[in-house]
Amino acid sequence: MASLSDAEWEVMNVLWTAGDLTLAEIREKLKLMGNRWAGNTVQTFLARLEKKGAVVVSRGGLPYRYGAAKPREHYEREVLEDLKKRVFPGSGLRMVSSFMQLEPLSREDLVELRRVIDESFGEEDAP
Amino acid sequence: MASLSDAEWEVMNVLWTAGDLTLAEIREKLKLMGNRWAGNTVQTFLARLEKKGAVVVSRGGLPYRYGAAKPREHYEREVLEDLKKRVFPGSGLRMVSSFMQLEPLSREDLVELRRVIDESFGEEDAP
DNA sequence: TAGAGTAACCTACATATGTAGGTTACCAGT
DNA sequence: ACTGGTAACCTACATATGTAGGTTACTCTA
Repeated sequence: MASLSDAEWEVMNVLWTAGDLTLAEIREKLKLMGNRWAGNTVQTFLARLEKKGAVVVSRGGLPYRYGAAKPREHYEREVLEDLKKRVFPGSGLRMVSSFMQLEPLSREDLVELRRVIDESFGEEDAP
Repeated sequence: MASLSDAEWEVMNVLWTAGDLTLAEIREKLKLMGNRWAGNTVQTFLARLEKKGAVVVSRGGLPYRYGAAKPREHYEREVLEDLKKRVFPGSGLRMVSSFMQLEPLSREDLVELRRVIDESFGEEDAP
C-alpha cells in the first residue's frame, strides 16, 4: 500500500533532489527532465503521495510547499525487497549477477563493488 | 504492456519450473507454494498471460496445457531494466550495492560474485 | 446413458494508476 | 476595487490488476 508507482517515482525523484518546492518549481524540474504532463497531473500525484505518506505539504502560506516525507533509501529498500521476493526468490546472488550481465559496470564501479564485497566478508564474522 | 504483475509472476514461476501443465496441476503447485486463490482466479491470470504473449496454450485435446512462451530471463531482464531506469537512474553500482546492503549474501555467494566481477573485468577490454 | 467433476469461457467488481478537465480561491498588478 | 494568473481542490475516465462468481461443455464412471 505504501509503494510508489512509476509516475510517483518521477515526482519523488524531483523532491529528493531538491528540498521543499512549490508546484511551479516541481513542474519546471519535471519539464527539464523531459516530462510532458499537464499541470493538474502533477497535482494529482502530489495528492496521492501525501495520502500515502510519501510527501509532506507545508500549508503555512500560499503557495504550499511539497517535500519528501521519507528518504529515498526507504523506498529503494522496499522495491528491492519486493523484487527479490517475487522475481528472484531465494537467490540474492542470481539477482545481483543477472543485473551485472544486463548492464556491465564500469571499471571504477567494479573496483568499488569488489571493495563492498570485501567489506561484506568482514562483517559476516562480526559478533 | 508486456510486463508481468505480481500475481502473474507467481503463475509464471510455476510454469517456468515445470513444463507444460494443466490447470489442475498449476493449481496444485500453487497450493504447495502457499497460494490461496480460488480456482477461477488462476484461469483469469492464464487468460491474461496468454493475451500478453507470456503463456502458450496447447489446445489439442482437453484439458488444455499451459506453458511459458518466453524464458524467465526475458522477464527478469525487463524488470531489472525498468528498475534501473526508474529507481536507480544513472547508477548501476548504487543498485547493486544497495541490494547487497539490504540482503547480505552468504560467503559462497560472495565468492561466486567476485568470480563474476573478475569475469566482467575480462570482458570489458574485449574487442 | 445420466450424473459428477472439472475445465473453458464470459462477466463482474473494487482498487490502483495514468492522465487530465472544471471550479474556486487567493495574490499581485493596474 | 477588478482582473488575470496560478494553485488548490474536486471530479472523471480509461486501463490494469486482484479476485472471483456463473454458465456451458466435455469426460469419466456407475
